Amino acid sequence: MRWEELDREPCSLARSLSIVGDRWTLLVLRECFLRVRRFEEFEQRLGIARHVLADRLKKLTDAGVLVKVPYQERPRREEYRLTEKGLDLYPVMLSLLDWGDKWMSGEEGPPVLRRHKACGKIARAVQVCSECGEPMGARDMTVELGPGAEGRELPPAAKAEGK
Amino acid sequence: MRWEELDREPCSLARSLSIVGDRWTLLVLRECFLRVRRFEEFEQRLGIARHVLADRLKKLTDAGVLVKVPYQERPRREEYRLTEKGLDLYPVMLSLLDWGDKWMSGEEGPPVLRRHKACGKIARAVQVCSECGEPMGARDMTVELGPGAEGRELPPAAKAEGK
DNA sequence: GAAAGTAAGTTCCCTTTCGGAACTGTTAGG
DNA sequence: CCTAACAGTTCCGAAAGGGAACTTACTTTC
Repeated sequence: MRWEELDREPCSLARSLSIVGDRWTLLVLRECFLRVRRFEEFEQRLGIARHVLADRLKKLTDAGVLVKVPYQERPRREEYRLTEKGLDLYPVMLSLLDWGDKWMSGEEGPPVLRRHKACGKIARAVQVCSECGEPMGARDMTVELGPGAEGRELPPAAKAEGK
Repeated sequence: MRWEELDREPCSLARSLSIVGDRWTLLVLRECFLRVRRFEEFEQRLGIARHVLADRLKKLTDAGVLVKVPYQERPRREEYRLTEKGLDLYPVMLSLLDWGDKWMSGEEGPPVLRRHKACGKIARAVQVCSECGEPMGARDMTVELGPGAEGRELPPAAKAEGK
């Protein structure tokens, strides 16, 4: 399978990955969430090759995750900001951050802490059900085909569990 | 920056991405969560080049995300299973799935639905604070350097907000 | 007993992508 | 006029990926 076909797969994970599933995109977005907005600042903070950065910013803009906003004329200069679609990726960032904190930090502990404004405490994210509020773990769920399934097949073991 | 240096960056996102941040790894893990376990079944369901699949399975096994478990002797055959560390990636899968369902499904709706065993309903995940149980959105949080920060710098705009 | 099948890789070749550095275009300031 | 700032673009050699054939170690079928 080639990469350009990924956004047409009948799978929301594949479609999400067609946008954020490469080596650099989520690191660019990390900087966006930290309020970095300009080309040079992305480049300096990330150490990314400039043409790769230009390509990623263009793809994210085309996908509606970022918008280019002019911040001066003559010479015209534009900065990149998260759209609502981009801000909606925060749960993805947060779950990757929490996993990294738990499994990839050494003795020293996590490099960056996140404080919840509402309660003032350093916090992790817990995923709960949108319907009942109870926790949602890997084995608390079953899967079934939805309306947009068109040709998608679940493997036998996953189907058996849905019964 | 080269890819092999990513796991030593003082950033939990970068460290997580050093394991799951490439084009194929999360799709392999999707199949794992659907209880696919054998080389040939991964290959057939994903349409991935065999040597790329072999490489990803090895890296995931080396990282402790999957384990190889023998399921027959003569000839010895092994299958791949999620470890606790691997199962802990479920929030990452779920947040990407929910984002794809919301932003990348067409008219038809999402291709696959997830049903919460506890309440029996089709459900999304909501991220709430581990400390107070209130929702955690992108702008509900501030960041600060943690014990493992060693040289990590936050951008001026993010620091200003922490004050 | 030879031929074919099965599962899990490995090897090869060719194309695409990436890292790193240099170059371009536009405008401001000295 | 010369230099600097910012946002790219171009070029080259190296690395990674797609696709198909080959390998190994057995079992099953003819």
